[in-house]
Amino acid sequence: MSKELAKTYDPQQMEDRLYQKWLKKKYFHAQVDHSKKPFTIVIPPPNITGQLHMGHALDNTMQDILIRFKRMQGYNALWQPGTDHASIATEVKIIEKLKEEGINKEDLGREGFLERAWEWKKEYGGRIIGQLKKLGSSCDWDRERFTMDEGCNKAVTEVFCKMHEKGWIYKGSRIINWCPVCNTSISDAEVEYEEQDGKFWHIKYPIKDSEEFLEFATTRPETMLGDTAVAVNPEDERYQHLIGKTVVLPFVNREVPIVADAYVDREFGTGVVKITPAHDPNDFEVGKRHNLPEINIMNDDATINENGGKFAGMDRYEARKAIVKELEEMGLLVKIEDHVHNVGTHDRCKTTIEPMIKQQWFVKMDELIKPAVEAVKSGDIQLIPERMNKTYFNWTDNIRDWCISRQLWWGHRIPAYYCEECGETVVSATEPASCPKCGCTRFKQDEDTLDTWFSSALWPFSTLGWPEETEDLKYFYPTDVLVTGYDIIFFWVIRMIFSGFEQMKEKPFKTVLFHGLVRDSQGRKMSKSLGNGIDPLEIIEQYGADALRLTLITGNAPGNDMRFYHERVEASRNFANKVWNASRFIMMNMEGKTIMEPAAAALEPADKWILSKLNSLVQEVTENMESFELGIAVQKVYDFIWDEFCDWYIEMVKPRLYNSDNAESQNSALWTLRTVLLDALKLLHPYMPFVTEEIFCSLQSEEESVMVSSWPVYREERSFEKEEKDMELIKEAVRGIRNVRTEMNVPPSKKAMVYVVSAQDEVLEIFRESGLFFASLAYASEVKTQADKSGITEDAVSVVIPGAVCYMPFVELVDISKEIERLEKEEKRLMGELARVNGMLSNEKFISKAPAAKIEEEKGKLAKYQQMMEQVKERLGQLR
RNA sequence: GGGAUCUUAGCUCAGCUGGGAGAGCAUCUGCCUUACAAGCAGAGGGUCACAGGUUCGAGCCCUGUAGGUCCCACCA
Repeated sequence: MSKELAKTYDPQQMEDRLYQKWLKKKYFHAQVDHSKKPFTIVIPPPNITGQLHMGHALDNTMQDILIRFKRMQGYNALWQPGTDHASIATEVKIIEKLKEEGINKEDLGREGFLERAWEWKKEYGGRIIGQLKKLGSSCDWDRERFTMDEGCNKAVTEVFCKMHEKGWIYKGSRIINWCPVCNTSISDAEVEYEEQDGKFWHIKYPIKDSEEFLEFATTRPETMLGDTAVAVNPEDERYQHLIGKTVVLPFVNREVPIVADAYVDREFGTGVVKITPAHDPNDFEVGKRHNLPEINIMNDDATINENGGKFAGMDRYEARKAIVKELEEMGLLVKIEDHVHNVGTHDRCKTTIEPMIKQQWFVKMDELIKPAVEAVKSGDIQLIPERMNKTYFNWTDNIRDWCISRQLWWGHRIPAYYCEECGETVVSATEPASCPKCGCTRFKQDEDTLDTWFSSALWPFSTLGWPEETEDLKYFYPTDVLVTGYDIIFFWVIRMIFSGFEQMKEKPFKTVLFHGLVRDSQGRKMSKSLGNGIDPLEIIEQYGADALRLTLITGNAPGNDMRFYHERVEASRNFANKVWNASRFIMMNMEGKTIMEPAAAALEPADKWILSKLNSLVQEVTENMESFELGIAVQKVYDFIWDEFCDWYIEMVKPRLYNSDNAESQNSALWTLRTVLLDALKLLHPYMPFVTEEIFCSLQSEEESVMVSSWPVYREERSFEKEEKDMELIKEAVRGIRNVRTEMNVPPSKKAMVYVVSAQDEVLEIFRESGLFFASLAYASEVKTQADKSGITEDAVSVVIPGAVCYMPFVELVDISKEIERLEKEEKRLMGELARVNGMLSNEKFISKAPAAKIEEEKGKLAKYQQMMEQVKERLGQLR
């Protein structure tokens, strides 16, 4: 018994209700069950500061599709959810909020600040989860985790201590990227280079004990305060005589050596470089090679410090101006050129970063990265699309040590303790009892916290219970697929991979499925500053989550960016409406009837045809989904439902449904309708979970939800080759007839006799068997099948199909010249086809080299076209 | 400087391992045909950027050219 569906498709009235039902039924929950194979996805944890944006919507839709698909296939499907504390992003937001209240971070102190941060987490951390639910995400919410919850904290500490012990985490004084606004160091990955218009200041330093000057160019004159050398290329003849001499720095009056270093490009500028080891990564290296002192000239807020002499206290840009002005006055400024160059900025706040030498914690990468490289190289981990391998290796090949300490409060505090007596560093999960060196018991913990990606790197196993050896971990790890944007391959994907190998001795996932960016209708990145962002929640409100999901998946290949605009969502919504109405139609006709599975013999050709089509659809869609071709898969389901099922099959069976005299035929039609619809709904469910669930449950009562029903499989007994071919012939005839009628402006209301004439009885038989619906589809008043033209008037309109000719004698006089024109057009088309096929088949090389199946195929076509050609010629002969 | 990627219908894009060019939207023409006008039936529209090459056969493979996008490097 089916219950009635509402008259129009209205996502609003079903989506929340169905989601609640799923939650209540615990369908999303997965637990260890050795009788089933696990399938695991860990969510890329959204930031707690976050609001759902289109990128999330896409990312999570893809994951949900895979999880729902695998769940239906019988896997024990776990989608592990959670959120990320997003250290710097969150801290910045909290500071902003505090500022509005007139409070600054330092006023609160570390403890007070963290209290506020946890309040923030409590308030906003759940927001995005609610939004993910709106989307239909079937995460196991009972397992929700947070990168700073107890378990994750434990994992972080454990990893830090283990890696430190191994020597792979070390503290060192190195040049790092400093953000003077956020007041913290950041990793190389967080630096974004931006092309900016700048200046090139040509400056000269006087050479000591000489009248000569040494000219060079710089984009950052203020750093001269920290120069400890000037470098030239060792092979450069121009400066040979100066190597070893010294120059005198203006203002600070420091004498610094002229050194020779191959790093200097003779061709660039004057071939002379000022060396500031404390504020430039390249200079830092040069400094190391030549044992140069490192003079830090800046405070953390990028103002000049006491080493800058009279410029102390000025902001770096203010100092730049002042220095240039004074150099000019001193006659040491040669010229100023415009210069476009790339400036490193902090990806969060866009502030120009300042390279500085600081004591920081680093992860030594050279050894760690090896298994991560090997895994991708060997295919143990598969990246989709494959081209991402290049991006991956480009990073791994040039990897540098990872600066993991941050001068922030919100995050995992580094488990390093300093003896207050002797300064000894002890890395330990808890505060040590006494100093191993001096025995003192007073310690101070390191003030810094860890890069937020340090904890995300552990996410695939920390969420499953690591470092405990849990059953979950043994069962669900390694996970199966990671779905994420290509933009965080360096931040996250690589780090998870090496962390997985290091801690678990096993990859964190088998496949990484990358998607692109969701852009606006003009192809621009959606951004707050442009105000061109489209809010997925508004789209859901307007069109429903199903429509949004479908839009994000259709017409897109892995790793490619896409454009998003309302017309596309409308099209998706229209499809949902189509499915809805087709279902409604079927249910209306099922009303009050008991449907029995028909005996094989009771299935009519049209039934067999659609069942056979469905059968191949099931096979193809499954294959596409298993190889992560989600867009292709759903396109096939869409086409099947709309074109084959709605536009053809439903129309084919209408006469049977409306004729109660033949109960058996009616029953087999209804059974087929329902059977095909149910399977189609299943195939569509991962993409459009809500509308499919609503219909599925109304349509039958044996199963309580489509989401826990079983995925359709290919069934040999539902493959009907002959009927597939036969229906194609009928469709061709119908299309031909509709075509001619439209051309002749015959309204559908005007019916005409249709004679199907063929010398082959088996062809006539096809039309006899399907005469009922053929008549209705071809607007025929009656269909007559016969071997000759008896009874057909000369002025009848004809449609040639392979093996037969359909004639329609209209009452009115038909313009014979037009009929001839039409046939001549057809003749021309066939001539073209024949030329092509004959060309191929008469090509000896084709015959000798092409696969036999291809040759057979072409031979078949040749026969078909020849047959049609004969018929066209014959008919033309009659008319002329 | 290195690399990736794109260039297919008016627009946005699919097109898996090479075997007769597709979808959605838009346009045009008919239809309120008792599931759906968020619809139905039809139509028009593409030397698949360009030039070579491999192949019996190229949108697909190779080389080059032009233009666009992105990533990495950072010559101070």
